[in-house]
Amino acid sequence: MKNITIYDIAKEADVSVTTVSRVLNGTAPVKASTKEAVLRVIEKHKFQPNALARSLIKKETGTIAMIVPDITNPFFPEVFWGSENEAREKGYTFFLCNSAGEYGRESEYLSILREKRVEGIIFVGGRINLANCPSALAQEVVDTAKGMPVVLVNGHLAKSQLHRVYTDEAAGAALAAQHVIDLGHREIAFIGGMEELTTTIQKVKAVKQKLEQHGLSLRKDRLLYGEFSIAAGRELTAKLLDQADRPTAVICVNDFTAIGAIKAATERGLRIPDDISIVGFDDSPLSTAVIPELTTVTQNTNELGRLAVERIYQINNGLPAKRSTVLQPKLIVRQSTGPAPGTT
Amino acid sequence: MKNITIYDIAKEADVSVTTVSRVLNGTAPVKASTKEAVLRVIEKHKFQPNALARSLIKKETGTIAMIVPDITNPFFPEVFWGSENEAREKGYTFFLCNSAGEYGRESEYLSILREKRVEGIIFVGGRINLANCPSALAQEVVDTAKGMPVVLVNGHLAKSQLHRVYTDEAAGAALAAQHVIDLGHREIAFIGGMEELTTTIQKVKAVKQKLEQHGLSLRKDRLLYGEFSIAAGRELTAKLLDQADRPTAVICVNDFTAIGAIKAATERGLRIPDDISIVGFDDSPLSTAVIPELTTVTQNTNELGRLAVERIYQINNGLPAKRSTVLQPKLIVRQSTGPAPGTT
DNA sequence: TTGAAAGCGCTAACAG
DNA sequence: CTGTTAGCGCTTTCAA
Repeated sequence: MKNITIYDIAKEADVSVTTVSRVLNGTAPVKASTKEAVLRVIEKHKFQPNALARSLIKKETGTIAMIVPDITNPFFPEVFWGSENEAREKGYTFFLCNSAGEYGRESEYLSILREKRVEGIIFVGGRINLANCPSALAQEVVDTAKGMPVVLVNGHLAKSQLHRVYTDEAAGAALAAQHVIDLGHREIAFIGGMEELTTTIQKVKAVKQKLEQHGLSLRKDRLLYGEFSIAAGRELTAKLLDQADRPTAVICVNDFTAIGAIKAATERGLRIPDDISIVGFDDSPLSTAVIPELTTVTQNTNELGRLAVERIYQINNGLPAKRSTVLQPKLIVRQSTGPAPGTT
Repeated sequence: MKNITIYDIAKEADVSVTTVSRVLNGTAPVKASTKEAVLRVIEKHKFQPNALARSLIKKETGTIAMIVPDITNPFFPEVFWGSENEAREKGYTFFLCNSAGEYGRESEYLSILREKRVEGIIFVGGRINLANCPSALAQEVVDTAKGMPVVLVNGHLAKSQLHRVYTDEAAGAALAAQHVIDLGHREIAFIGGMEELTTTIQKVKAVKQKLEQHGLSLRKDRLLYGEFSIAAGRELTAKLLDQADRPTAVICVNDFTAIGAIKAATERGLRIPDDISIVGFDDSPLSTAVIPELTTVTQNTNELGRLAVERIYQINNGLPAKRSTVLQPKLIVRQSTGPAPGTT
């Protein structure tokens, strides 16, 4: 069955295509009776104009997209949510692309989105978290940004001047460290994350610094890298607890890892927070799902997404747009942290 | 800066646009030297063909989309994951649309996707879970399905003959009920979900039936509806525990609710599973994150997504395609269920 | 208010 | 192997 077009409508309503186009878009006045007739035919056939043809000539698709590494990790849906709402408000259609953590897929999507002429790309996670992003990968993003607004969320690309929206993760980690120090802890560990990722690097650095400010230090055997998963948190914590003098507080790279830590500690019969304190990062929905509820750092994830879309909108409409925006995280104290053992 | 087109490339490479098109698509043989020359120019300008123009003439966009109600609920990313992988394999680009649970947004996306000429839509959650979907809403989906393949995941629309892929949720609930009965429980409750949703209805019905098979019954005050959230699970369970004779086993509509149930029980000092058993549904990543780990029903969520894409592919390629496929769920016994108290 | 006609960027006959 | 030409379905001058 042949696709019905604006011509078919025009013929049946006995007007020109121009007129049909006009009633469709309200681009110019149309006599009420004509308009009605056209509308009737449109309704009758449930005609829907072809967005491809329209975009082709108007050179705008009204579409923006987000590339994420893993939609299964609750942090990303949270960002997506913020973006999607803002996009709707601004009249954009919003699409999500999942790279599954593979840089190759990121490249693929970058290319497809360019070909599909989206009007902006929000890039979160993946290569932009690499401390040393291979220049070929970085260049792709930079090249893409020449043709349309690209904004990086919680990441960056060395010397690239791309638009950014991010959380001050170092500040967040410092908050976490300060918190356990205030509670009297002196034996503090940091677990999770990967050494080559800026997220991890920044947090570790901030924790170290904060400890040193208080005359403490982060021992080598108490800085354990791994992944961002529950399993990793569990394993790393188990390792920590195997040590002769185990730490009394563990700062985790994210909530997943922290939940793993809780599991490991509980399995050994330790009470939280009496025997050991645990701090997460992200304030994901999970943080109140576990027992005890997680003390964590919240980073206003929705706002991150919202700002990214707003930025794209500004750029596309010639509005003034800042190059980068930092969001300050907050500490949320729940049940998984308490005074250091023996502190009374 | 004017967008560079196939014409610009043609001129600069001193060939016709046809030739450029040919090297771009490999549609016809091109002399090696010519090809090389063209490629050089393309590379030089980093030219990317306009997918809109191409799709317009070829009448295919290579794109399929999924509409979900809430990407924040871990069930959906899981389905998405399965779909996205299969889509890639089949050469489709895959986009995700989040309706935020609003039927209005679903309609909007349905319309936009039609206009954008996607080659298939996977619909999951939302209106297709309504026991009595308003006919206007249902009609929209049916109409959409006239123009392209639409497959419903874990839902349906009365007398519509749409393609479906779904889990036998009743069988899953029966599995859960049988499990606790086998453990000697006689005082059994069901919590969570909404009375007007088929997911809930089917499960409740199956549980009732299974209990009756064993000479038991599901008491009115032990069938508590609410939402699908952790908070709901917690509240409903609290209500249950306030009763003079509280149940010894609680079957929950999903994992979120079950986690809430665990929280409520733990807060009252009950031991799980010694004092009370709890069963979830979905086997989401959360189910192993909590303590104790959740006994739950798994529904092969990835496969659900994969099958939906496969179905679309089959339809679009004139391959034989079944109208509906049922997946059998499995019970996964973990730590949250045990013998009924006093059963020795 | 309305219509004729040009053209967005690309592909696909149809001829060479 | 390569080029000419006619559209895909829509919007937009320009005239009427």
